[in-house]
Amino acid sequence: MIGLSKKLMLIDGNSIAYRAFFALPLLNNDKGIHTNAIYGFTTMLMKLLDEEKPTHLMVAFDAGKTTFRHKTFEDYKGGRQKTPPELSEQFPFIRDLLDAHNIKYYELDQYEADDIIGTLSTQAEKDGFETVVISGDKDLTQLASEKIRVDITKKGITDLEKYTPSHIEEKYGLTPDQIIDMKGLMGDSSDNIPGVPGVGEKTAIKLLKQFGTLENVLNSIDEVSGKKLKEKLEENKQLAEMSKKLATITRTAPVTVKLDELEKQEVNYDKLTKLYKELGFNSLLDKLDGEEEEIELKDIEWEEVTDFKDGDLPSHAELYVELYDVNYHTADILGISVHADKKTYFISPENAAKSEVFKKWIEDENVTKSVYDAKESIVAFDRLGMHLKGIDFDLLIASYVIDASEAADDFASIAKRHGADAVPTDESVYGKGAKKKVPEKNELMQHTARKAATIHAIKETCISALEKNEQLELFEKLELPLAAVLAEMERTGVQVDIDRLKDMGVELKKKLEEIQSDIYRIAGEEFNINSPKQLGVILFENLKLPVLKKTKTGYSTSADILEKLKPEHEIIEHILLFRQLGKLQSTYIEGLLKVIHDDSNKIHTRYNQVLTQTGRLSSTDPNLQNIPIRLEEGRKIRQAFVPSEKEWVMFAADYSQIELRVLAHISDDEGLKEAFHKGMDVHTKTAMDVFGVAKENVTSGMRRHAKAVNFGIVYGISDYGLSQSLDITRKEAADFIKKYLDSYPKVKEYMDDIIHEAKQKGYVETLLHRRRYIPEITSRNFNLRGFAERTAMNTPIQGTAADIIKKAMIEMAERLKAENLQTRMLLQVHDELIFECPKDEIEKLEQIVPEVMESAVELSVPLKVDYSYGSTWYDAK
DNA sequence: TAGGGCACGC
DNA sequence: GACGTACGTGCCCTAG
Repeated sequence: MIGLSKKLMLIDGNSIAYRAFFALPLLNNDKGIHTNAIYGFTTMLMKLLDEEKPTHLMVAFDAGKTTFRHKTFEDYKGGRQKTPPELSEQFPFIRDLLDAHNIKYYELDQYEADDIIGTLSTQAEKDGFETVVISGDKDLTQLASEKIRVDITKKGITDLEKYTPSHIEEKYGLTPDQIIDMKGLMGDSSDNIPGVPGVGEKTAIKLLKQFGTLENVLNSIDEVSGKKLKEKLEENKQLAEMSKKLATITRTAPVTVKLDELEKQEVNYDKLTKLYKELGFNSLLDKLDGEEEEIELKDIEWEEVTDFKDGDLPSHAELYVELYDVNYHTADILGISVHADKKTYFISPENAAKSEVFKKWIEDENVTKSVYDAKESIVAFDRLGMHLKGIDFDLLIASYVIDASEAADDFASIAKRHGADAVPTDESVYGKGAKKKVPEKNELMQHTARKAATIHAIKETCISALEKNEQLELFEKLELPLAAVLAEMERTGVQVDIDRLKDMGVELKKKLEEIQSDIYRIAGEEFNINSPKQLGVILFENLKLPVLKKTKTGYSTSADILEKLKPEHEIIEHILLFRQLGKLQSTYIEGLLKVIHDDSNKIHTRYNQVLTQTGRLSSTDPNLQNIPIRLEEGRKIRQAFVPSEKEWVMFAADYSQIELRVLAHISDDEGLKEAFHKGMDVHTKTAMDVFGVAKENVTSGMRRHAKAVNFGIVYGISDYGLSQSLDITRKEAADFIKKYLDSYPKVKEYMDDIIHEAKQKGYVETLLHRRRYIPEITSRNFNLRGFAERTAMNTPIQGTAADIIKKAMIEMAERLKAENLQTRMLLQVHDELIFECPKDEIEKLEQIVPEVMESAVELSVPLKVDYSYGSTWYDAK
């Protein structure tokens, strides 16, 4: 191995983690894990890799509590503060971080990280390596040599002092070996190494300059100047010798790792991305994206066509539509690619729209097409005047069904996940933010063509994964057909009464101005009420209201806190009202007006079918799943949602307590099932069972509590969450939950079983085999595990409910068609479907909507659907 | 431009 | 014993 220079970096893991922990404020992520040491460790690692560019590296950790040094001196490292739990919980993540970087780490029973480093650096020196040691512990400087540099953290974590023999000479006038002698004489308080009492750094250095080694000093005490010093040395000979021994880093520890095993590996970007996301390291995520672009791209072959001839297009192909924006209802369509047999075509949207052959092919149900994002594709082709039919595969949905936890950011990440050749990210092709632009035509065609070819390349892998997980039916019979149903709902859109919305806006504006001036008058000054920071100053500093809760950045001014402060000051209720009406104005009046298509006065939301971990849909631009209903003022917003045809009505149908019915079914609990078999009010029934009273003795308070517990069960909240929603103590909340589970023993059994199952299998499943992986269920971290357990209990309930309504939607769409009805399905709000229909179809809907929805699946308890209709969404209540 | 705080729905 | 605790979307504010 001559010629190539090999550079080894050895990092003292514990020491650097400690440094990072104490150098940075106690950051935590959204899951309540502290991350400062992990973050500091990460940034330091990045910097070191960048600056030093080691060819080999390893991180050494201390093993356990006792080391061989304790045999020499029982009290070694005695009196040292215990590792704070906030730090120790971070160590597993540091190991994950190293795993993601494919960096080896090592620990050795009975030895400290120092000894591992000492042993390996000595070996490395013999093998011709240049070595850099990174630590926060100056002891390590004894290892310095011509080939070994020891970098010790100075201030913070990234400022390093580089110890070479000449630097040590300059600083102390000693050789690296003499550092050990120095420690023997002066001791080290942090490791509880005693040394010679009364001898500090200055004296130690003086003695060593005169005599060379500790042994020489002790053998020549007569020659030492100073009577006191002589006495001290004489009395503490043994102590000094022992101290030197303790301070000596061993170079011969039984390290089993070989140097060639430490060669630097490629970073596992997938793992690293996942970890950074989990930890909330967003700034580092951005950097990663930049690095990943360096992957090598193989150009693919494609042919641009202006039209197709009969016979060009086979009975199966991969198809991709490239758009300029995420909103496919409005985005520019940039191009279409078709991967047919061994050829990949590109056609511009203008030419595609003109081609009769292409249109016929797109609309042919017997021609199967594999796509990425069926819903987007259907809508895009719709806009080109073609009805895309015959979709047999969707890479995006398949990927979601296989594992929803892998975020579906863009095509590139999904392709990579399934082992395809690299696809550039859309961001790298188009740029982002203000710099975003369409690339030159060849690059656009290449990019678009590549996607169609990629779908072809990995389709079978995905199908196999689905088959293996028994999810092919969920994919083919539920999610794929649902995409078409959703596409149609989105395309149909919902009509908005703009004038009504604007009128409400004018009225709100007037009210808001009144409230605002009231608040300014009471406060005695003007300020921005929407700024929690400024509001906090007014409430808690000027008005001196009690501070009940603080946030990361200041005083909490959230509604639940303000609610408690209501009796303290008249300003509070005005602020609450200002917030409530302000929300209506900005999000619902102004927000909705912004997204109305002005040619039709309709709103076209987008349902995200591949986002939630439970299988629910989400809705954006606008979000039509959070239109107000609870408070009357907000509920009036729904008056602006109207039928798109004269003399039609809005028809709304919702499942009654679908999640609790699912729970009754899954758990098979008699008590719970009874409520549904007898058609009782489930919250009243729960109150009866939990409080052990007869129906007529259930008070409204009892029912409220029971309802909150049921809510908690459905959403998987903790005792803490329950205590917050009922404003009771955590203990009381925990008692309620216990009583609930005592009342419904088979629910308890289900909860225990599902947690056990999740631990065994690593995932939980819904009725229709939707999976959610829950790796945190085995976490040592109390927090993460608690989360995971509630997720395990809740996902089969909420996910099954999501499965059921999705199935109902598909069947509803089929039924409307089969019955030749004009009725249109418009919206889905988790357990509710909203239609618009001609008045003469109301009667028919009253029959078929509940029928279809209630029979979507058969459970051991009946499903129940309530419905109503009216001239606006508001009136369909 | 990103993140925090807040509020809406289920 | 820890230490924070359904999810998702979108608004406004603030700090960089």
